[in-house]
Parts: sequence; C-alpha cells; structure tokens
Amino acid sequence: MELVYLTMIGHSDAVKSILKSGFLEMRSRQGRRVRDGFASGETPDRPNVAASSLACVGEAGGPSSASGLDAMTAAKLWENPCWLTYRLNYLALRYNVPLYNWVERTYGLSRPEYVVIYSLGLKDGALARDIASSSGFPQNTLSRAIQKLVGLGMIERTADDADRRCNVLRLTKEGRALFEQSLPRFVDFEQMMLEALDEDERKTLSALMAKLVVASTGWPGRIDPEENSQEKSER
Amino acid sequence: MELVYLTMIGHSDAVKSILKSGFLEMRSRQGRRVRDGFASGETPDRPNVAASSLACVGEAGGPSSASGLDAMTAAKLWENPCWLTYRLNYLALRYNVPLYNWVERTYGLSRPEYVVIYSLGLKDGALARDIASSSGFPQNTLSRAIQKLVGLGMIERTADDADRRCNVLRLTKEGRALFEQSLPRFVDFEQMMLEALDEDERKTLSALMAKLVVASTGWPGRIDPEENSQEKSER
DNA sequence: ATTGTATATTTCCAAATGGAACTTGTTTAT
DNA sequence: ATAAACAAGTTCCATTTGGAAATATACAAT
Repeated sequence: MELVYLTMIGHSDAVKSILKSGFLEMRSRQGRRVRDGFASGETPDRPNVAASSLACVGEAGGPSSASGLDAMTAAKLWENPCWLTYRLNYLALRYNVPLYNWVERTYGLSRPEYVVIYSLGLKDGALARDIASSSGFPQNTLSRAIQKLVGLGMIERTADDADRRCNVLRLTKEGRALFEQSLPRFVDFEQMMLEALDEDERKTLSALMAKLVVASTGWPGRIDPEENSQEKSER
Repeated sequence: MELVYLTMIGHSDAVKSILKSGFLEMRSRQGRRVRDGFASGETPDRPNVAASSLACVGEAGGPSSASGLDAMTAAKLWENPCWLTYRLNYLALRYNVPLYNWVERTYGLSRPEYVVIYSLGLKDGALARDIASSSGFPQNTLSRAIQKLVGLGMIERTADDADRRCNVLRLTKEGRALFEQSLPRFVDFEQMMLEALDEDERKTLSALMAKLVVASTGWPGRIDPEENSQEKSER
C-alpha cells in the first residue's frame, strides 16, 4: 500500500508499508551513496498528454540533470503526465518509510499497530471502523492489531452499551505515553520537509491540497470494469 | 499499501495499495453512502504544535463540518499537526486504490506487475534495480513480477553483455499495447482530480511539490535509533 | 594475480496480508 | 413482529510479502 501504500498507494504507502523498511538507504552522515526508496503509488507515464499537465513538467528546479536522483526516478518525477500523483506518492514514501521504520525499531510495533495508537491519540474513544476508514487498512488487519495492543496494555476495548456490535477503543496511560513520546518525531520530520518552503508557500500548498481533499468526496472509489467498448481480452 | 498504502497506507499506499480493493466504496452513482478508504502513511496528530503547521489547519474550505468525511478522517485532515503528510497519503490513496483495483480486474496484474509495465513504458531498457529504486518495491518482489511478465510475454529480459549481472528489460509489443491502452485511465483520473484547481493553481501546486521533491534528496532515509537519551524501553 | 568488497538478481521461508465467510447484534420493511 | 438486509468485528486460509541468505558477476586494492 501503501502506498500510500505510496500506496497509499498504499499503500502506500505501501505504501503499504505497504513498503516496509530497508530499501531506502540514504547514508546522509557517512555521505556516500544515496539510494532513493519509493513505493506504493506508481503512475504511468508518457511525454505526450494534455497541455494542462505537461505545463508543469520540468519546471521549478526540475533538475534537468544531476540532482541525486537516478534516471528512472527523475523521469517519473519530471517527464510524467501524471506528475501530481507520482509526486504525491513519492513524497509520502519519503516520509512513511523512515518514520514507520523508526517506530518498528523503537517500539516493535507494525504500521497498522502504530496507526491504531495515533488514531486514538488524535481521537480517543473511536471504533475500529473509524480507524479503518481513515487509514485504509482493512478491518481484519486492524482487528489483529487491536488485539495485540490490548494484550500489550496500550489500549482498552469496551463494548458500547448503546450498540453492542461496537467496541469503543481508548488509549491506556501507557498507550498515550507512547503516542506522546513518538509524536514529535513525526512532527519534526514534517517540519524538516517543509523547510524548503517559506511561510507563504506553506500556506499556499496547504490551501491547494485542501481544495483537492474537499473535492475528493466527488471522486469515484472504483472505476467501471470497462466503460469504453474497446476490444478487451477480459471475459 | 499503501498506500502509500494511504497507503498505503496505503495504503496507500496503501498504501501499498498497501491497501488494495474493496475498502473504498463510494457509490457515486447510486448515490447513497460514502466510505472513504485511506491507508499507508498515517501521521500522528495533536492540536498543539508549532505555529507554522497549524497556520494551515482548518482553512481553505477545511469543512468545519459536514462534507462527506467521517469524523476521524476529518480530524486527521484538518486538525493534524502533520497536515502535509496525511494529506499527501490521503490523496495518493484516493488515486491508487481505484486505479490499481481497475488494473487488477481488467488485466489480472498485481500492483508490482503493473509498475514494471509502466516503468518500462516510461523508460524502456531499464534494470530491475531502477524500477525498485523509483517505485519503492523491494527487488525480490519485482523479481517475481518480472518473471511472471516474461512468462506472459509482456516483457523480455536480456543479459547485458557489458555487465553480466544486469538484465535489461524491455516491453514486448503486447506489453506496450497494454501500457498504451491503460495509460489514459491514469491520466484521465489525474486530470479529474485536478479539475478542482484552475490553471494557475495547478502550476503553483506543481512548483511547490517540485520544490519539496528537489529538497528530498537531503532528507534522511532512516532515523537514528534513539538519538535523544530519554528513557527507552528498548534494549 | 588474488583477496575482499560491492552490486544485480534470485531463492528461501516465516510472517503478514486481505478477501471471504462467519458471528453477533441492529435496523428496515412488510 | 418477523423476516430480510445491514453493520461491526472476528476467524479462516490461500496468497503475497519482504528480510535474509545465496548466487553470480564486477570492481578495487594490495
């Protein structure tokens, strides 16, 4: 997935963690070789597409060459009719991989497990369903994660009297401590990512992404099997 | 994943597509209930963080309420100190899930398999390593995908005489046909996503994301095990 | 030349994944 | 009020995943 598995997508991520650990090895300190990991949401490419998308390709420091990116990654970033979605996935992965890898090493929690923790850190007393819909993980994966976290004493699960099907989830003191201890890593990393932009640019970016998110409620969650009657090898 | 899994989360993906299929069921036609899938790259949250990130929360139509998003997704989108990365993963997943699900149904190809196809569609004659580094999928996963695609006659793999370790990958005629037939779906979906923005906004968004991508070569691919000497339960 | 290190790819295998079926509980419709 | 439909959560199980070791080749250094 991830992902976001990037794919998210995810699905990345993903992407899924989709997209787990060691494939992104930028030894920034030893300063030697850099390998860029990436995952989940690939986007197809071809340098001949509607002007509106191509208008953007290659600009903005789109490093015509030498920039620490290998040729294929550079092509996907700068010569891609789907520039938006590849960049979304690329940036998501550059964030997801190091952080969830750190969570795994530091706390021994998998991605779905940590997602439960921070979802409750944000909104305590939610249901597994809420975490599923906001995270994209399937319910059975979350069910297992929740069982493990209950066993670890990080969360508690109590049946809702109003609707006995529902289990209300809450962080325990230990769970909240983990959340509050780990959160700064995530915030700091994002702030580091944003250092490339000034304050106005950050606000602009936030506003533009918010516009897309708001519009996303109108996007289909599924694409029709084969809506144009081209020859299809299926069926 | 998924996610990017959001993706994956992932799921994406989410998201690894991370983050595969049926959890995103927006019946936009039958017009009834909407469930938003998301995965892979979760980001922790807390409504008290450096001003620079909070400056953006809640603005831009950040739907103070009723907008088709459930409460937890809304909280993650609009009250999240890591607004950037959650939105990245969220948007990546809203793209990855329907499209890779469509690829699966239409061509019977998994995400890594399709990623090989379109990577070569973009840059033919590449190595498995190039696809790995630009996609984030581990090499063994791609190795299996490549084997299957060779068996299907979609790609051909020839040893490089200059360096016998390397296998140069190329699309066959069938592989290229699949690429060219499927590409418009990806392009069209991205264009639909961009309909929320006018031409200037698209260029601005592209430029801002490009800035982040360029800066990303300086981001660490791994976070130090425990750099602050807080009490740690590890070891 | 020869040993040691690095790289491209594949294989192995334990673990995670997720679709589908199942259980339990709630709502809707007749 | 009774049946059908729906929803939350769990369990089953075949498949996929990805870390690690293995293989084969290339390059570097003594």
